Amino acid sequence: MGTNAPLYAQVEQSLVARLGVSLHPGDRLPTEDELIDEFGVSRITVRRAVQNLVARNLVVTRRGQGSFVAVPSFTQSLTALTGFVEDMDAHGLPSRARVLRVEEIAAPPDVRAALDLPLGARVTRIQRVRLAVGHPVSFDDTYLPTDLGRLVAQDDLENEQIFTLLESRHGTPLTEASYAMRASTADAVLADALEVAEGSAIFRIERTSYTSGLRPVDYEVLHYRGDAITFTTRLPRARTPGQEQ
Amino acid sequence: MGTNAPLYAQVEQSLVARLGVSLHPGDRLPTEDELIDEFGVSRITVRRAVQNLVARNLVVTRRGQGSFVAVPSFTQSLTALTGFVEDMDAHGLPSRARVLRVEEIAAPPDVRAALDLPLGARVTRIQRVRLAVGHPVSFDDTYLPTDLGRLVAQDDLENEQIFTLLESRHGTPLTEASYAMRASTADAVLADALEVAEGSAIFRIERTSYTSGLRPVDYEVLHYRGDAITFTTRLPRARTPGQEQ
DNA sequence: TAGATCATGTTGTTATAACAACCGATCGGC
DNA sequence: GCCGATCGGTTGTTATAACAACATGATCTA
Repeated sequence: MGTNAPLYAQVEQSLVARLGVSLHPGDRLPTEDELIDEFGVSRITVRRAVQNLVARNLVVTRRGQGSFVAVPSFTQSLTALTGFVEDMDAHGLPSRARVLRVEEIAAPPDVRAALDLPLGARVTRIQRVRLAVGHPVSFDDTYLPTDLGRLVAQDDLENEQIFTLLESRHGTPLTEASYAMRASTADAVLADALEVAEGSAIFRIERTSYTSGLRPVDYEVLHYRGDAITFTTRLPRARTPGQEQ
Repeated sequence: MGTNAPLYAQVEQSLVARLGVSLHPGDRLPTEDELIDEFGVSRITVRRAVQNLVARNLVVTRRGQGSFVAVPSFTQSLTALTGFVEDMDAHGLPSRARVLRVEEIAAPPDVRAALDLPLGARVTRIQRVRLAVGHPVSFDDTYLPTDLGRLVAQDDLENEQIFTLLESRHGTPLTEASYAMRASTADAVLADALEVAEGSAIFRIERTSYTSGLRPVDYEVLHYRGDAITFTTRLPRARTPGQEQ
């Protein structure tokens, strides 16, 4: 990422590298003037770097006081969630996977963003079709940093869950995950893999799983047959307007 | 918001006001130089305004070409029960409703199940198209028990929110809701209402809202344009040893 | 002593300026 | 006619500069 990246990106990355090392949640960052001196750039540049960190929820700024490392307590979502494939497993449906491909590639932008990897980083991609009672229900792309990916790649991906492998065998406890869900339709590849007609409904889920320290370790794009999955949840009514936080 | 708000916020708001009116998805925005002339501000100010629109997914910029209106798309966090207008307000976007139909019908089985009604019960059905920044985003069926439905039917459904009507005017505080979300595709009716091609992706949500005592009072079937909405959530790792994924 | 005021340090807003990177079309040479 | 170079238009990056708004603690005043 060295010298040809924008200065603000270099400053930004340099600050990120300190998080959890010399900078901890609640700590105050160096002031803008200090960063100007330290990096030898202009104020507009350090401000852009800090603003990007704010946008990434890593830093909060308080006018008149300074900028502070955010507390990563951002895990609200008091919602208990049921459903999903747990349902399938709970129904006792045997779930197997057909591994289509395991390879090492340069991380695409969305993968880099999810796993917080620098430009040019490589990842292991695992492409599988998941089956329930013998019929395909989802087409999954799993992306792992290569250090983990090389380990997992040697395991029995047809019969073991990646989550289980990570947790039990590779010392990577998973603490939480973020989900992004969309409705989509099947292109030719998906249709073929899932044995549905092209244009059929697809429930698309991007899931990023985190290990301790909120470090992302597993990014998956799951394409479920639209008729094979329902996502259910229960949410409380937003509290009285007039105060939030 | 008048004169004491930052200039970039005023420019930003002024641009948002044009979305769906004189600016439609795919259109090119005025260039930065044109905006400078038009608003009489500096480049740093118009750039900040445009960047904020980019951050809100309302605009995309292409270096060397210009800035363009994005097709409306929203990321909705699944943290609390909120109505469409509340969601759009949270994004700072103008929203409207087009009421297609208000009628009393015999409750179909799924409605009876959701609202806990006996066989033969009647309900009020309200059919609406929801628009954000001037473009259809969702096609909604709302089912209310007739006692509530008759009250709500006399209100101004184009401009008032059903949740607000229920809570403020008709003494029915909402406490929580259950969601069931699926991927589907657009039939002819949906395609026409949402101005998409038949077969396009649809994010379908069944939502049952409850009032005190967990009494169901409002059952909705929401059909979002699949390309217009992404739902996100964040979940702690389920601690169920033995099965996951 | 309690309260108001001020000084200082901090982030927030805005202007001016210049150059870089990129896109698309036009123009030129072969 | 085809292909490369050039040029005008656009967004991206960065520097310098000044003032505003806010927080905090010190100082001044009643």
